[in-house]
Amino acid sequence: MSVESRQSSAPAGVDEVLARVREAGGRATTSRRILLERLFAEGSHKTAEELAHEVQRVAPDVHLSTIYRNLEELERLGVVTHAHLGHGPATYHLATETHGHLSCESCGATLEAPLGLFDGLADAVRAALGFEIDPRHFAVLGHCAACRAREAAVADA
Amino acid sequence: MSVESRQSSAPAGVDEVLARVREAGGRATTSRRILLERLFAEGSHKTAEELAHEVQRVAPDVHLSTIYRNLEELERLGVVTHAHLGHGPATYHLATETHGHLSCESCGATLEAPLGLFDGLADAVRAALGFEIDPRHFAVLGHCAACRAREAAVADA
DNA sequence: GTCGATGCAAACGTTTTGCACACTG
DNA sequence: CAGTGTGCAAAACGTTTGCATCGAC
Repeated sequence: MSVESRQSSAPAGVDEVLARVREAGGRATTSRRILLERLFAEGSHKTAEELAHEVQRVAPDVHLSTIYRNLEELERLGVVTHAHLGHGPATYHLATETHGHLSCESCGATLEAPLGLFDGLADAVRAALGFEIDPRHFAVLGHCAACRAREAAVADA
Repeated sequence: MSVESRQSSAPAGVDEVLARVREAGGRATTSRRILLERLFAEGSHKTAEELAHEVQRVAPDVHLSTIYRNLEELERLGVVTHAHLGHGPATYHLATETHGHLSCESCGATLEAPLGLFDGLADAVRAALGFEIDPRHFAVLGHCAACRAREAAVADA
């Protein structure tokens, strides 16, 4: 079996998600709709604060705590997930984008890693310790190709 | 090549480290010595606050900020490292203990994983993306054997 | 009208920092 | 005596929460 197990049914757009919110007893508020529009817009790995700024360009009074509360609710519904890419704030994206994260400790860049890359580790760890990894929630740190090249050059000097 | 590259020369005890501190222009203060004694004592994965409490059993006036400053300095000298095991505070241990970390998202337990377990992932990621992972700094999250068994039982019910 | 969602301010836990004083070498 | 380290208080940071009000249904 591969690393990933079950995939929450994936709503295709803002309206579908809002319908689901209502199903769950929630309300389709303006901040919720705008936040969802931003989440469905391109560009992944946004922090709560970045999302707040984007939402505030349209609705300046939306408060950061509202963003957090909505992200939490959307996460409970399986629509979004957050990932920790290293030190610093968590980043949020649609739950439909499933991939692992690699984060460069030198330059801070984040690479998305297909889950298949983690199968070897998943098998090794399951066999040795009975532990089932989830490579999506926390990034694996290290050093990206560019920084490795730069650091090697410096070491030569 | 395996996941790990270079190993900072490993001082065998408190006095060796303090000698190294002095070499680097630092001073061998009481709080520093006691902190080192606690770090060399058994039990890994201690948070700054836990270390502070242990140190304060011997020297009650040592302040948490002193612990942080000393840990930072010792980290610069390559004597200790910190690891993030999930949400919550970082944990510190001697740099000589090199292993990866697996952290259970259900029960919070931390498993130490021999670095060899990560070789498959390291090779896959290096080949695919030129990225060199360091599995020591951030834990890989997932679910431990006990929690998996418990969760499977609940799912059956 | 009910009850969930919001704005705001204030708290939270972890870590960092500014400053005056104390101690090491 | 020079300069590093310390205690303390306060700030910084990301995030959560209490509360009165607002708005969706």
